[in-house]
Amino acid sequence: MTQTDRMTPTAHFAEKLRLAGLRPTRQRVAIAALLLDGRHRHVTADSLTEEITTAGLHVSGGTVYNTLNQFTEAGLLRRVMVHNDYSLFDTNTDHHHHFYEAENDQLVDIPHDDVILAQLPAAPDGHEIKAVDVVIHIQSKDS
Amino acid sequence: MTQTDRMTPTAHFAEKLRLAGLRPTRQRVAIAALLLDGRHRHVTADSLTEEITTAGLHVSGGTVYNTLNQFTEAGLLRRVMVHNDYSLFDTNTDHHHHFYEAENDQLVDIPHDDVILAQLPAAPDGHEIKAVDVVIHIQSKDS
DNA sequence: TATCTAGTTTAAAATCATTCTAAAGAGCCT
DNA sequence: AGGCTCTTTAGAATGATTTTAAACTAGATA
Repeated sequence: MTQTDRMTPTAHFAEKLRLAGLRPTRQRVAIAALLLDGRHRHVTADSLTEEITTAGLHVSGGTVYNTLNQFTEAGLLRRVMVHNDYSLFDTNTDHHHHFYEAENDQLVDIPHDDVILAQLPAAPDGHEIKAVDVVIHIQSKDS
Repeated sequence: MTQTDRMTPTAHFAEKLRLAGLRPTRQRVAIAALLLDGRHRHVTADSLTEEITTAGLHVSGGTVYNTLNQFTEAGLLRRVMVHNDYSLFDTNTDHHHHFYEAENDQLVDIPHDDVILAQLPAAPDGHEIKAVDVVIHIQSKDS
């Protein structure tokens, strides 16, 4: 029964962080304001740092990485695994899948219902399924 | 209509490499003999280097990486994307999916028919689907 | 409000997988 | 064998990410 609706933007994100078990520091609130506003997009440590700079702020490199990891751990972001050149984070934590075009390192969301998994295997003994990631690799037709 | 069956092991793998468009050098043949013998498993640059050493051979680090990339490019191996700490290669290039347990960085094959994708989205305009990767993240029940 | 403490941030150094480099070596065609 | 191109090599370089140790701050307490 929280009502972050009537709060100032800062208080709103601070509350969101508290609920996630993260102390709302200046840096984390700033990053939350950029990433957790409901828009769905994909960021990297690098692109996020750029955004922060553009916003006239400064957060050290280490903290950008720490924060992305903490947000992911807390379920506020989702790490997307498509290559291993650098980490990609998705601000959409709902269950959904991705198109990935290696040629341009382009990641595109697939609408929720467009993938239907009719049958899944049972998890190995003593284990349970935590998440199912589907990545559809695509390429331009002419290449 | 090649018959690599009646050849010496070395000639067999050399031929396999030639067919893949790769000059069969000593190093590539050695690695092919280790990885392309039909057994299904997952290797890293590191684990492969260990195997090579255990076999009493030596291949430089750069060449191990180059060879893994070339084999992958040639379709002799498959790169599996489950985390971005280091690259994993699958000696099974047939279409199949994986369980991944982050806790122990453990990757397990899922039998071919245990995943059924009932519906896939159309690829974006001008693109075609190259591959579909399903990774099911699992964790031990007690954690 | 002053104080305390654990948790955080910082810049810089360290790490580590992977790629690059330039020189030496090896397939393979003639 | 000669030669041309592709490969391999050891070592340096790269680049994302993590670690470090010291300075700082959120939040609780007095």
